Amino acid sequence: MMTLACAKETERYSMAEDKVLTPRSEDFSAWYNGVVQRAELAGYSPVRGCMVIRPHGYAIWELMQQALDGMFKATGHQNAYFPLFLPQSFLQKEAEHVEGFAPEIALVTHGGGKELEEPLVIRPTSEAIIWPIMADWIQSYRDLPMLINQWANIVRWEMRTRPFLRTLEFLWQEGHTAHATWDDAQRETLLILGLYRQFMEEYMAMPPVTGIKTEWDKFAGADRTYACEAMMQDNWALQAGTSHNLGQNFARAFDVKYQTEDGEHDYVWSTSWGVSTRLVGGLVMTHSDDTGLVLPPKLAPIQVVIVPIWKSDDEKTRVLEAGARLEKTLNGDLRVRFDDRDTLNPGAKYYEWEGKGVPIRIEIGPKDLEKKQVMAVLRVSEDPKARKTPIPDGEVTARIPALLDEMQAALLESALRRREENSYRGVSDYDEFKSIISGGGGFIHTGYCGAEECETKVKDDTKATVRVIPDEDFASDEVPDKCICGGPAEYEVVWARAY
RNA sequence: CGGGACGUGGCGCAGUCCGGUAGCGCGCCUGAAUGGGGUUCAGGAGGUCGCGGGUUCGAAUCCCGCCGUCCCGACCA
Repeated sequence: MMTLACAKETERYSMAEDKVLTPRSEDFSAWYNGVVQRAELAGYSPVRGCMVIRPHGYAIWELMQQALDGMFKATGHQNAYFPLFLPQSFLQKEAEHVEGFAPEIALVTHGGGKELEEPLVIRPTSEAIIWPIMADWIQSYRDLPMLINQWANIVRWEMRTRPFLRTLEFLWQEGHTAHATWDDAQRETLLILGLYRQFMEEYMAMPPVTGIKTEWDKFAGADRTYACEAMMQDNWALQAGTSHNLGQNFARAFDVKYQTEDGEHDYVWSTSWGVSTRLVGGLVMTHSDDTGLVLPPKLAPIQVVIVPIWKSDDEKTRVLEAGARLEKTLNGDLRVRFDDRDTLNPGAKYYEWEGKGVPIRIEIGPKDLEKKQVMAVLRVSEDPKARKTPIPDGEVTARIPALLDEMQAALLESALRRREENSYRGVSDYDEFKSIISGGGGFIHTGYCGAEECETKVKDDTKATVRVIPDEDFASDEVPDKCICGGPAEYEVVWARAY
């Protein structure tokens, strides 16, 4: 029974709730949704499972695109654009491919008011439309390697969806390359995996573990799938990028042949690889806190916000002038916003920009003008006392970029530390494994027998799955000779609960 | 597709049991003061109550049907 007093308490509580995010420690999922909303990254749409990427969220994606696109171009790739629709029969040419994607296909059956002779599949990935076309472009070994990338939207009909992490439609880039030898294709696959890792570390400050997927977890139609697995703040893994060596599977299915140096004909060796707007979700879950979004400076659409403070009209004039001048000074090298709105008081602005993840706020008030300084406030800082630092006017142009660099490095550092603190190596006892998973989880390195049924059982018991067979950089010095199922271990794997 | 909840101004909800002038908070607009961490006061705009049918003098409210969304499961970048 609820008394009147209780009802009032509840009411007051929920009003306060409006302004406070659900704490990360209390409900990670609710916290995540809150951060996305508060930062105005995305919103829901009238269509189930689809989302609207709002300007601030899209600006982050654009910064990611710029960095990645530069890396692809620097390694010889060219952008192109292939159609959204592919004939249903094309998808069916590669047996594993069609089987893998069948459950999540969206099909267009009508166009122009008439039923189509052959239904069109909305691309869930573009191999099936790209290879018939690239086949025409490739005649001789002189055309190889052919290195193509496209930025596009794709559709996969998912049952459960979450903003950025899983939606029916999402944005990504997909690279498609053709090579003369298996070795070349393999080199390309690993080159891209390395670029992804570098991007995630240097730009996102989200250090992934890289490795190869098990046979049954590969991309549908690939010989080998490599992945970047990043650890989120709830210790769950996020598959953040994949790179596939497709062997000659698609070349055979789509008859992509070239003439070799000695006049023979052979199928090309191909690769495909992609990262998506899911990275934005990963960024949120890697760094953000109970105040809202935290962005690494390299991917912050606004790196510095200037907030003026005044009382009298005279102060207002002088402070606005100083703010505008500072904006102009910093604007060349940095992405700066001067918040001169006079409809909000400074405190309200602080909350707004912190919620949106702006790395540095510069406050300018009458006291600062007097002392010929500005007050720089960091969005996050290892040392709480160092959060607010006065900077003399003359040092601003040097100090602010330096502070941004320091913050970028500190974010990577703390993400790395968190990953190491929550990684467990040499685990061979299943009870120990289970207690790690139930006690907060993490990345668990174990020996593995190599049987799919073994993973299925562990998944049923604990929800954890094999993420990857770790690359050299992440492999343990010593691996137990026993799998957690008790059987003999064939190789090392990394387990985690995953998104 | 199974289990659960819910559709009422932009957002979050109350009102539905027991039919009788459509309400509250946030946000928004106007004005004044305020301004170094979510400011206050005063005034104001905004809703065919998801859709269709039925019962009734009268339906947000009762009945029937449909549609949609969210949460939990099986599937997944």
